Amino acid sequence: MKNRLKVLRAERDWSQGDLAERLKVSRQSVNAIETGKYDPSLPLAFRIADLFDLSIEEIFLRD
Amino acid sequence: MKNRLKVLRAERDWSQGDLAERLKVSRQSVNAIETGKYDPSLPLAFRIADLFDLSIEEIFLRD
DNA sequence: TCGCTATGTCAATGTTCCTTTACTATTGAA
DNA sequence: TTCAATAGTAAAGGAACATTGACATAGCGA
Repeated sequence: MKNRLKVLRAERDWSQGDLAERLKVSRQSVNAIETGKYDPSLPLAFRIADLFDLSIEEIFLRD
Repeated sequence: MKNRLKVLRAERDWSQGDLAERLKVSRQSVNAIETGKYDPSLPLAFRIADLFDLSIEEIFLRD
C-alpha cells in the first residue's frame, strides 16, 4: 500500500518530526509509514486525511 | 470509530460468514469489527470499501 | 422435537502497529 | 570546520489487529 505522505509533507515544508507532532505519533512512525515499512492503523489514516483535508483514498493508494 | 457494516451486509442478505469469506478474514474478525471491538487494518478497510463499492469514509465514521 | 444456521463470545496464539531509546549519515548554515 | 536539523534504521517492549477452535444461545423449518 503506497502513500503520498512525503509529497504532501514537502508541499507544506514539514519535517517528519513536524508531521509526527501534528498527528500525535512518534517521528519513527511517520518515517516507517513513509518508507513503506507498514501501513497506519485506520484511526491514524483518518487523522492524516483530516490533517491534509483529503480523503483516505487520495493519500493511500492500493498497490 | 463506528461503521455501517451490519447494514451493508443486511442489504445484501449476507451472513457474517459470507462477508468474512469475501474479505478473506475469519468470521470472528467480521463480528469483532461489527460489534466495535476493534477497527480493521487499513488494507482490510480498503478491501471492505472495494467489496461494497464505496469509499472508506462512507463506511467508517469518525466518532 | 430435532437439526441447521446465524450470531456472539472466550481463550490462546501470532502478526502488525506504535512506542522509546539510541545510533549513523547527510545537509546546510554559522 | 563545527553545529544543528533532518532522515533513516535498529532493538525491545507494549498495544492493537486477526487467527483457530470451541462453546452457548436464539430462531426457523422439517
